[in-house]
Amino acid sequence: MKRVTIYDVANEANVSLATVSRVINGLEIVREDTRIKVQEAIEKLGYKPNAVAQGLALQKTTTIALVVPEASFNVTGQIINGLLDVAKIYKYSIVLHTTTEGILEINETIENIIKSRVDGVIIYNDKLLYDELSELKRYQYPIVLIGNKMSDDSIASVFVDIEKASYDIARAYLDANKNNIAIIEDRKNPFAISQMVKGVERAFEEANKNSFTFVKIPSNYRSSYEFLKGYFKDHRHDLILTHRDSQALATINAASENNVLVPQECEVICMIDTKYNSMVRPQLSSIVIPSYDLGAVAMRIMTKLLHNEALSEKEIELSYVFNRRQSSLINL
Amino acid sequence: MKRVTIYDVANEANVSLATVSRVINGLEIVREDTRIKVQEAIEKLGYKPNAVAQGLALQKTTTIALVVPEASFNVTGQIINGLLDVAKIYKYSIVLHTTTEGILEINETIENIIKSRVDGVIIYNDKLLYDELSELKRYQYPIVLIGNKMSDDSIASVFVDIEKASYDIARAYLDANKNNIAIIEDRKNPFAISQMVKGVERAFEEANKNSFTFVKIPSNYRSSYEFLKGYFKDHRHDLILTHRDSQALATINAASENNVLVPQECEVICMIDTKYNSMVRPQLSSIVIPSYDLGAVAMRIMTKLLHNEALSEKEIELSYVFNRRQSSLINL
DNA sequence: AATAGAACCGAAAGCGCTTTAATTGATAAT
DNA sequence: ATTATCAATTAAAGCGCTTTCGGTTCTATT
Repeated sequence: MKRVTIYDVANEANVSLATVSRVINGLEIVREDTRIKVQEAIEKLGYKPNAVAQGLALQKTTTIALVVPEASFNVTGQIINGLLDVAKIYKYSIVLHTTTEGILEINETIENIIKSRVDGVIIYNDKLLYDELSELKRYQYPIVLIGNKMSDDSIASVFVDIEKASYDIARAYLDANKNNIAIIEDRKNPFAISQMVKGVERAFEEANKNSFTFVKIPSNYRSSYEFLKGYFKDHRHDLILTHRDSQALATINAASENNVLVPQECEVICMIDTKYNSMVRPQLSSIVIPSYDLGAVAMRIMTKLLHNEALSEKEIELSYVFNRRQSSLINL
Repeated sequence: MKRVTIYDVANEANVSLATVSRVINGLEIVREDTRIKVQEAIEKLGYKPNAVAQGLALQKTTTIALVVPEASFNVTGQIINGLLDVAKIYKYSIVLHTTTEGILEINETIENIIKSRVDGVIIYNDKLLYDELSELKRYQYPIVLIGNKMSDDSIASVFVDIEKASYDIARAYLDANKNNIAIIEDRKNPFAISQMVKGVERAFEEANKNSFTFVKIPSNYRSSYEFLKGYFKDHRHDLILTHRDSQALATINAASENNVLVPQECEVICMIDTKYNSMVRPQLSSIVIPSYDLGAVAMRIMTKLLHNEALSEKEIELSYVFNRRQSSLINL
């Protein structure tokens, strides 16, 4: 099937390409009757503008690149949903990139992004990637960060203040004199974990108490579950804080294996809320981070950046809610 | 920062653009010393080819469109991961589209896909979308379907035979004289559910038994949980089959609320395996569908389609495994 | 009826690349 | 030394669109 071009439409309607271009873009003045003539030609031929050619002529692609760690996590999915929904409104396309750890692969990703001449890039990644960012910044790409704010506030970002969330929780528990708090720690989410630690630390300092516990676990469910089964044989805590829901589940299951009752003997709270949190028993208490909104707001900011709308602030903090369910006892 | 074009490189290296083009594409003959000269110029200027211009000149974009229902499901995430991994190998980009129910929105999606001049489209969607497909086919897009095969085998597809899986399960239970089987049914996954029903039906026919039960539930967790709590007050089944893990969890939780023991008094099996299946208690028995592979294979097929490699068969069936965990008793 | 000004439209250049056909330069054959 | 041959390179056209700059046609005014 021969692709129909703007040229064919112009022929069919007996006008020049310039005119056809004007009616498809709809901005400039075209007389009503010629507009109709052109519309009809478009309809008749089934003409659809070639976005690639438009991209070349306009020097923009109405496409933005989204970089995420892995698509399989619930949060990532929600972020993508939010992002896509507002992208749709503003008629942007999203090309998806995943980054694994290797610096080589990251470079390749960046390279591809640059080649593809997207209009901007949105990054959701728990690791600090300052170097890669600077490469992107050299090319003056509009960038929006999801989840972690940069110390360098030249980059727009949307995030939730995990530090504060952890502080609030720790504070509440210390106030109730439940001082034996542990943080589950893996190496996969260094930024998030470091924020959690900071928050808890601050609470301990203010309460003039010291020493909470770090529990380093392997980075997948199965082995961390096994590890924790052993751990609980000779350790007890009032509260265990985890980052991900899977870690909380490993904790709860391991505890139960050791006849440690959750929440009566040990409370568990995680920092991520997925739909599974209320499907499991005991239902998981957690900080509810508005993942969908993170994505949606990030994309909205991107459109502002691209259309030169004013940004009231570069760093947007979304608020969280603490959702106490069955795995913990204290309300905030 | 002024974007550096192939022209700048040509100037810098004192050759024509044609030569530069040849060295970046690496196929045609260029004398060693001029190749090096050009490479150096590229390096020095930091030149990165403009994929948009290439796309226009070559009439292909090395981009393929992926259409999914929603990104937030675990399966979808896995599919995306598989797809991206092989896309990376073959240097394709993926632009992501979600389709909600509305036909209008679907049309808009198709429209956007066509405008964007992607090289092909991969669709994962439980609803039959024959009409939209035919529109896509008019434009001769290479299409790969994930999950559901078309009666019309002109379209390539990768799928798992859910009908057979359900048949196998029903068969095993009928053989054990556990005849009281129910299928949980929602309206969100018509295709998958219809396959399940067919399989169970076939098993009943062969066993010369009749009547299994349909339990129609609302389409979200919360209300189906509430509904099932009521349902269990005056209904009992030997086996309950659900499509999604969330439905199985709703079933188990509702049963437990009514003091129905799973699996002793009622067994539960679902057709989708997510990492949560082994994190919850009782651990969920399920058909393990290789979601990651579905995505990976689909993308691989797409590359074959695009490079005119021979396809041994248009419809590729991946095999599943039954993973008995704690929510059911019979092995297959 | 003549004309200024506005409204509308077309020609052509340009976006950054690929690729074919033509040209150059070098080498081998006569 | 001259020509035929071949490898390496270039010039230029084309991919499908946007947009500036002029030109043409209307409309309104006197």
